Amino acid sequence: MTQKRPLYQAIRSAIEGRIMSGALRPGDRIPFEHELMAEYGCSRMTVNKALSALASAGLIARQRRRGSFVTRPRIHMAALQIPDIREEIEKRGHVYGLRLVGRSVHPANSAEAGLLRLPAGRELLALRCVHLADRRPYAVEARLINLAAVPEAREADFAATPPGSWLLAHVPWTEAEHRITAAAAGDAAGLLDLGADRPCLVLERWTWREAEAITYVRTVFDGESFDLTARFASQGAREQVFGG
Amino acid sequence: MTQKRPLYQAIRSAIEGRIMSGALRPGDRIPFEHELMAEYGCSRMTVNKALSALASAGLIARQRRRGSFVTRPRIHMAALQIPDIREEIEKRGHVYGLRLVGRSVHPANSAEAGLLRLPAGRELLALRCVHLADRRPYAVEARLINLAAVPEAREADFAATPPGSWLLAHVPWTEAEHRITAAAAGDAAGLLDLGADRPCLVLERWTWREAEAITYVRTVFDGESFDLTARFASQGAREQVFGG
DNA sequence: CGGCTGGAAATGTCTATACATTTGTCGACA
DNA sequence: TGTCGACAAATGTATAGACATTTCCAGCCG
Repeated sequence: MTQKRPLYQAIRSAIEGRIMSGALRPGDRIPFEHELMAEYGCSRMTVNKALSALASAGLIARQRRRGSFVTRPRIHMAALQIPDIREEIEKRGHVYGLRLVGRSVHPANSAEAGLLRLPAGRELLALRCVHLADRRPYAVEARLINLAAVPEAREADFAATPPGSWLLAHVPWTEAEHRITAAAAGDAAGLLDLGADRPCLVLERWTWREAEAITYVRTVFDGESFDLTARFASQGAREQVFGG
Repeated sequence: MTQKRPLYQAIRSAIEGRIMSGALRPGDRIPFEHELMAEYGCSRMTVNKALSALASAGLIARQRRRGSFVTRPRIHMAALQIPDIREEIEKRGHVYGLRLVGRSVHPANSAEAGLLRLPAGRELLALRCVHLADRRPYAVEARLINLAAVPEAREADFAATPPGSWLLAHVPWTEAEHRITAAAAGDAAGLLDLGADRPCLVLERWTWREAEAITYVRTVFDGESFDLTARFASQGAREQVFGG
């Protein structure tokens, strides 16, 4: 019955199993490295590799001198995959369409500067567009691009390529922040063909490259026909879905 | 200028930096282990630890005999941390309160059975409660618990302990699914002290242990005063925030 | 009784080496 | 010329040992 897989993985999943099954409960101490060495008849490095992997997966916490403890799964962590809107629509078998309803190049006013966390006056490209699925409005996007960081954006044809796809393909980023809120359709109501008080899901994203702001985008989806879902295992490998 | 941190981390972040900065582009081969050994004057195990970490973070892909390559796909992935509501409120320095407004034990009707993906007729514990921050309504929670999976829940005092905290502490889970939508306050309006058409963020969660459904919960937050945020690096280690 | 100190126990890092496994390459041979 | 096989190159796994670091604890000294 010996698996052909590596020993350190066998050790890892044996402990993982004891945690998942409830035999080891949050807060319990798992055996010391030297105990596992004896149990599996292997060297300490092998045990260490297994435990380090469990620790980096967040299943256990290791403390010098005290030992390793099963972590309390207090925090639920969902990995939300937020792919390109165009890809998402096409994956569902709909025809993607894009309508550019506004484009301007101007120095950042104070509100825009605050959003991008830049000094006012920097030159920005402001875009406003509607993503269409089978010719029907799917989402409204308002975007600011820092032209100092992405000068090529000035020449790009955003009536043909969605700004998000273009940026993903052209600009490497190092950090991003998402914010998800609910709000009334408001300004976007007309473009989405909804009532102004219709509840909408609003997804905002800030993207940086090192310390430099690249772009800010605010996307508004109809709450009734759009959702974000994430399915995942309690620890370890996760599989994600994005819904619409 | 030599950092005091471990060598394998220094190697890891040096390569990570070359990838992030664009010096190494997707598809490029990174130096072989023996080259890095020479560059850093260390043993192969140390280099291997650094590269294995990069591989498990998804930054590089390793292939026998061919070498290690920078991975291409850069999907946007946000790790949303969704912790316990009580902890979240207390972390902000508010006083947590709980008001249980409904409790019943009954066989699942067809709607409930569908939500939990169970056959109808299974015995359920249905709860409805309001989470309070400084005595003001913060969120409305409607929950179904599969009593076959969690018989102890029948005796638990959910007027004192929030159901989510109780379940997290008592029941190990293996799989979960989240769904985030926007909707009008509707039924929850009275309990949240809002107008019925106020946009709200709705968080639904299904939890399983192996194949057995444990619980379904639907939590409604006021959209104006609540948001979910996630900050993260483009690959690798992430730091998360949850907002309210 | 209280504070300091030193040893011991556990994890953290690292070395030098060994053999296994996979796969590209090149040469021998038909 | 084409194919098969041996070799070499790279990663994958594992060992046994060493020293560093952190922290608990007991025992010494005031």
